[in-house]
Amino acid sequence: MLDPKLLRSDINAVAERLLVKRYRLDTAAFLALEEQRKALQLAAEDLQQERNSYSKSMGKLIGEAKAKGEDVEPLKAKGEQLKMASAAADTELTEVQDALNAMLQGIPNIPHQSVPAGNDEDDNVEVRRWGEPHTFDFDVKDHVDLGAAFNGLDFDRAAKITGSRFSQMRGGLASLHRALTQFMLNTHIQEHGYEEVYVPYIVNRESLYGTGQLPKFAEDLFKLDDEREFYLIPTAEVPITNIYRNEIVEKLPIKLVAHTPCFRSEAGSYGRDTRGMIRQHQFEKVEMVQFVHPDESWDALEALVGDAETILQKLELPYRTVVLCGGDLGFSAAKTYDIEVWLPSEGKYREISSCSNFGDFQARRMKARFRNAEGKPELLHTLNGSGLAVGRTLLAVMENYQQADGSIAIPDVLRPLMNGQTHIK
RNA sequence: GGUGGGAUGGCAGAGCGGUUGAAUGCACCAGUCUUGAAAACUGGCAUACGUUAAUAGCGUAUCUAGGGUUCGAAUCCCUAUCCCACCGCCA
Repeated sequence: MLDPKLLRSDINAVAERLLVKRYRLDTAAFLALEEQRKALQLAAEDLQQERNSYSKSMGKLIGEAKAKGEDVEPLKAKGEQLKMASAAADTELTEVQDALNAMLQGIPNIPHQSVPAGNDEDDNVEVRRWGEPHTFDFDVKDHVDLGAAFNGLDFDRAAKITGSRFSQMRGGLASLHRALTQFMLNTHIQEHGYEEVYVPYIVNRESLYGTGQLPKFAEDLFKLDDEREFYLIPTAEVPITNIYRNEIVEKLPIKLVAHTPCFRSEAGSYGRDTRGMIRQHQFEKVEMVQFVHPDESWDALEALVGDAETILQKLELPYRTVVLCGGDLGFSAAKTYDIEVWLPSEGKYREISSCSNFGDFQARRMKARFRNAEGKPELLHTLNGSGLAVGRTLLAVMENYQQADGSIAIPDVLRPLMNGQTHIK
């Protein structure tokens, strides 16, 4: 959520910057509501004050009246009247405030000045490239064919067990998948200073609201059939970031990492990436989340992207890093870098990590704060990034490490986690 | 699944219908004393929102959350959530 004060004081500047995100802010509607809110709030608070002070004096008045043997009912009747007037004003005020809140909650975060203009992913700007795409002296296969060849990857059986967009792995490939997870976690914990957390995979709606998935993006979520309004997590960002919802933390920065499954219903993307493991209803991800001082978040974002890139470098997978243009930027993010890994079968780079700075946007929704130098609570900044999406990393390893005989070489850094094994076949 | 008990400021803990935004203690901050520190003493010490040039005043809200009773609720009633204890059941 944006700072309502900012909207009140400088709405035109906000509207202009939101255009970068291709969001048209209805400034007239906001200002009209805001004007109503102000008038109603002043009136409601005045009435409330009157009611409070009258009630406060009642103890004494009733005592006096009773001492004189007078009727107490007229005194009560006036109180009743004040109550009715105040309640009516409150109802009006609440209506306007609800409308204002609904509008406020639907406004996306303001993009950072450095975010390039653009409409969609084609306008994202490459900031660096690492590694050379490998050239093969045989016809490259994609991960689906590679996996099928040694019965390691089975989409048909997964479809039988559940449905489309699920996968089943077995043997060396399943182990490699697990080894990748372990490798990523170890690297972030031992080399990048993250603390590992284990979190629930089912969350309530307050948590989804805190990170911004709700109320706008409910169709991407799997909701449980339970009166408690529980959802499967679409990313570990939700449970990890919400660790500090409604809290004032003592010390910043806090850097956490977790490995979790992620569940996405992907309602809006039928027909896209239907083949293979690129887009699944269930996948594994290692997620990094940082809680930082507002002055530090832009440096932290650069470091976070570096932490994610390190994984690809150690795996010797060629990649490029792009900064998302305004039109491709997510609802809650102020700036996002995507890391894209080279996929030989497609001859192009595909997203494998997304690292974002949310500024105080999520923190305001979550009321996550820290004590500043004056000892006053202040909203902190949140960031997160995949480090990395495990399924897509596995796919990238398979395709980039494929051999002429259809086997897959295991990257050096993973061999200790695979009992020294060098190939999967 | 059953039966009880509980949730109050950073923490501990009073209050159980009317100057209670909330006693008291601890912690914290400032000062006095001291060569310095400790101790002792004095004072201060919640958050959000609104109004405002203001982190000054003033107002409103907040004693887990949401409803209700009442002129008036931390205090009474209902519901939800969480915690604790005991019993049962199951990994």
